[in-house]
Amino acid sequence: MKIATWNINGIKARIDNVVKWLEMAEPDVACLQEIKSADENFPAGRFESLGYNVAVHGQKAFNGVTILSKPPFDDVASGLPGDAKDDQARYLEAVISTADGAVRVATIYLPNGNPVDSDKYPYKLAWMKRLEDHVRDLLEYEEPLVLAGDYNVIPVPEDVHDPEAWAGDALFRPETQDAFRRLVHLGLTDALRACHGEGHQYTFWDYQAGAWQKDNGLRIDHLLLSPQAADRLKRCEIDRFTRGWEKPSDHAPVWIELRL
DNA sequence: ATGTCGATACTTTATCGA
Repeated sequence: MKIATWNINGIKARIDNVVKWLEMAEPDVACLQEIKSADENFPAGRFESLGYNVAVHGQKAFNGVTILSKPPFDDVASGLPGDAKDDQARYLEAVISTADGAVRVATIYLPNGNPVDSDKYPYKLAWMKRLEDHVRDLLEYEEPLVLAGDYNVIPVPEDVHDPEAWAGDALFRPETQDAFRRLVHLGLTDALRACHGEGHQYTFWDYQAGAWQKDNGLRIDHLLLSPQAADRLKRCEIDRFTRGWEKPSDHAPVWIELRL
């Protein structure tokens, strides 16, 4: 089973690129972030005609996540528990059945958190704590679990082209990295790190300053796996080529193959 | 040092978020 994550930076602007990539890459499950669309305006029909079931948790203009799945959904839950007042659409989770068992998949658009002296940074850290608490609960099921998304976290200096330039940024602050480590240390496996130890494997290149042409990237899109999913991990890759397309997202898809 | 893009609205240009 092939499971992918991609921050598409707006479904309206990216629909043709997303369809083209789905036809090429043929993931069984695709977790998309930053759809920037209300549920009722999301072009679910385009994906249904490609054979996908569609679960969407959107809002007008900003944020928004979706899961596209060829196998049917058993169960879908919108929103990250832990703060009833949080109305930002950043988390969606589904159980997906296959002939060889079920996998629980979450699509995550973790808050960016910049600027760090605004209320956005404490919101990011609080959101990460809520994610940690929720994942601790999910791990008790002892089932294959894939947490896929744009974490807006650069885990280590080897995940950024110029660590000094990013010092102090909300994606790279020690508090951010500590919160990410606490999540991983619940017992998760960082799939790309497990398959590619060499570092400098980027998933995002800013639109500005020729970042793509210079390979000035960041690794901020991650697939974190429960032990039962990690045991089935065959492969993890980044589809960098989409970043070179016309009208690209600033993020590239990342995908895993599981024996499932 | 600067450089971009997408969505929105009392819309065609400014503002916000990233």
